[in-house]
Amino acid sequence: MKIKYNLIKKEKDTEARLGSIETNYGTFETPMFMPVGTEATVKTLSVEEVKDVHAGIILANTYHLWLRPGEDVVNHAGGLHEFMRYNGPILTDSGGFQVFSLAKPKDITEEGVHFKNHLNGDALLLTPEKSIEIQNKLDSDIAMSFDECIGWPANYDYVKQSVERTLRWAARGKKVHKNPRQALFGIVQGGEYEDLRRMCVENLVKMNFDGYSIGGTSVGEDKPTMYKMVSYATKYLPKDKARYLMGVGDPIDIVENVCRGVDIFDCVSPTRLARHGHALTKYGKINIKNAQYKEDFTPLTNTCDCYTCRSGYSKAYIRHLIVANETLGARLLSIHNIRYLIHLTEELRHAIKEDCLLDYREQFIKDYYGEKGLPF
RNA sequence: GGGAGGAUAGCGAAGUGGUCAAACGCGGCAGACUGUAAAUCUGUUCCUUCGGGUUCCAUGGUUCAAAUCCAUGUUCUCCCA
Repeated sequence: MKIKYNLIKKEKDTEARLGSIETNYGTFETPMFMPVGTEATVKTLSVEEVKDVHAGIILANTYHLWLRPGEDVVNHAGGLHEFMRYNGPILTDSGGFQVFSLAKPKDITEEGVHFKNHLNGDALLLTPEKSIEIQNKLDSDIAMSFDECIGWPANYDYVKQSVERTLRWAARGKKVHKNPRQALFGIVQGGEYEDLRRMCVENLVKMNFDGYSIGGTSVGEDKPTMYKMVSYATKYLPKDKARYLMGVGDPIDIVENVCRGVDIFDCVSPTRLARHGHALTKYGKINIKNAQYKEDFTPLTNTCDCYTCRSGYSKAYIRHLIVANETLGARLLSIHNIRYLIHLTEELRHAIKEDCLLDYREQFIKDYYGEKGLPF
């Protein structure tokens, strides 16, 4: 079967939704934060550790796995789940973000996107069809359409022609999508322009995707602009399908966008911040490398139920590991940060159940930003 | 005993008359990071009341000008006896 989204309830004061998504590899509740495992691994974590942070679903990347080890290798292994030995739901991104991060405007054509292989410099062409074929072979539970992730700012005319092309790409990809076990999501682009976001949604919905992603955010815009872009999409998206906001994972962004009706988030930040020595906590982000933690023998937080905090690893010890460039430090912080974000979505689900999301949001901001309040 | 080469900021190490408060690396202190070309990148690191002040083993000298040249001393390394 493909996935099934169940809308359990809508929160009374906001657009937030409590739901669940059934997949061949289990059911998870939404809103949910999805850890990123670009290279078919959530960096530094074993699959047991991924399970232990209660990840409902994880993400892998088409572009990276296409280049290495190659989709056929993964396919011959029996698909991503078997290859990774991970028996939970997996979503694959299409390579659309690499259009933003690796390609230049002149590399983007109607046919597809010309890349330079970042590993060896070879010329590559990724097309909507190719992206879907790769994802079919990777055998993820949810595949993404191939899109152009547009940077910010971008002028109206450029965004319009880009969205129209992304829609043609979505149709082309859907046409060649063959894997009966795999859901396919369409991606809403349109920059900060409401009419273009709406036009994009309406055309995608006509194609009847299994779910919808919101792309083109967290590409340099300020937060109010991001929230506006998300609202312009969720406002027009169907209620009976999941909404996935791509690449967003700053805690405040998760809270704000859950309020706007988003169900799934993903972000590299918990693992990247971890490798760079930062820990997310209820009372804000801390830089464990700061000298003030040198002899702080208390855990990262007193309330967190992650492996790192449960085990009592101290800030001083984790600081030492990070400063000494020991991999355990990155692992302990990655576990903690991912668990923090997933726990945040658990609290949001609870607040939706209890119809007290605005109160939760207010308290969250007080705790996370302190006296100064929101910095934007 | 004889000979050779060194001594530069927390450490290592460039610089061998003016553009030198002194490259670069490490270490230290901070910051950034949002569908991962990111265990990466950026800033800063003698003192300062931000005007300036005091530095390149020490002392004395040459010069308009010395980390840089000369003399002496201290000290380190290596080679020969």
